[in-house]
Amino acid sequence: MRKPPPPRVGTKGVPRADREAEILDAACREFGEQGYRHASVARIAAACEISRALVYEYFGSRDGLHAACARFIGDPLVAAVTAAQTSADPDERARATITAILTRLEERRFDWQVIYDPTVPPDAAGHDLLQDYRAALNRLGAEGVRAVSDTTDDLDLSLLTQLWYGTVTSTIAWWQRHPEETAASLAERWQRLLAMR
Amino acid sequence: MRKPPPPRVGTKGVPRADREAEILDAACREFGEQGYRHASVARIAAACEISRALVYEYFGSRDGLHAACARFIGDPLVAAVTAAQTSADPDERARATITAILTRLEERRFDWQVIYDPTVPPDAAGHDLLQDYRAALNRLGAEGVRAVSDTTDDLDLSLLTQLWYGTVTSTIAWWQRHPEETAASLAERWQRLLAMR
DNA sequence: TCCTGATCTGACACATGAGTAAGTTACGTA
DNA sequence: TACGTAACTTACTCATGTGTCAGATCAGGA
Repeated sequence: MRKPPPPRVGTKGVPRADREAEILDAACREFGEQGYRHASVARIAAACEISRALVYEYFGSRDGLHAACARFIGDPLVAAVTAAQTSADPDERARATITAILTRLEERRFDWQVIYDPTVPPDAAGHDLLQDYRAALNRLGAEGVRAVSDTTDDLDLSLLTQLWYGTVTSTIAWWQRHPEETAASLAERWQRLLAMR
Repeated sequence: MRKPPPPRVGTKGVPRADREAEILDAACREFGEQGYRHASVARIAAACEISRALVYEYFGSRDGLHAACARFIGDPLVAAVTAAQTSADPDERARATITAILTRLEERRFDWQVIYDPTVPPDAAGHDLLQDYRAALNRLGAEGVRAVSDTTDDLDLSLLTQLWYGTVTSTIAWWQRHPEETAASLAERWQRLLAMR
């Protein structure tokens, strides 16, 4: 029956940088789980046990917060995938790419959905950003697809590229329902299943 | 500069059955395009050029309308896919399955997203319905997967099944951006690309 | 002609969520 | 110890969306 302590009004002594990181983390989860449209600043603030007003103070708007999340997730992800493109062998390169993605997302499995969020409206600040990240990832994926397939038809290639990313998205969705699987074990499983065919 | 005619108050002489079908059609598109959470009864009503109140009169609530859409889409789709499972040859059966799905969705490409809408909350009336449809489609897909693959590991099979439906979902997403493609030509393209590997 | 039921609407009440304004508390520092 | 500033909250305004209600209009039958 103990009542929760009444919310104090003054500062809690948390430096801005720390608080911003905390908010960003909660926001990535919220935007990933709910999508841009249904993400709520109120829930993000509640997760950090602060008021909504502080979120606006630090990030300006819901949209600004979303753009910050996009950058926070997109920059290192694109860097990691780019860094994985070392081998000349297409199969080995595909393996390295999927391993890089999975490793990057190991502790943040909802991040992928922030990048591939279909509910971001075109006038959102983060929209163009996300499009750039997707384009970068797409370019890398398309190169891999071109190396493996023997078609030259543009429509074929665009469909294959879409299928490649659909496969990655499906895998991550499956992963979210199988939390016991690690990035390493999943990459291994993937390799085995794809080789089977 | 002609002003639109002022909205009349009385009946427009449209029988209930016809109006219900019209609303259902608009609602399927809205739920498919926007997802359960962001779908708006106001937009559905506007598409039919009627007031929101009539939608509530006929379908009770947004949730009831959604459940009706789920049934309207799910029943014939599951029936069509089930009917396609005739051949004993796994490759031929996969071809028949994808053709059945694409043909069914030819004029209603947004229907698939209604079935695989991730934004339906568990307490929605249509949630369990959709889960049943997905389970039925999944069971059919899983049989095909089992026939093709040579693993017996349960996790492997569940991942492969997820990948199968991820592939279908990706294909339909691609299709929405390539309206000139017909069900037949897309099925043929699919077959060719999958055989290539 | 009058009445009954089907079709349909405008105007509400109410909830949720974005964004803002004004003020409170505590910390560091001179 | 006094003060400026960073951290933080409450209490609003405003917009959007759901759901309800009383009543308007029309078609068809007694």
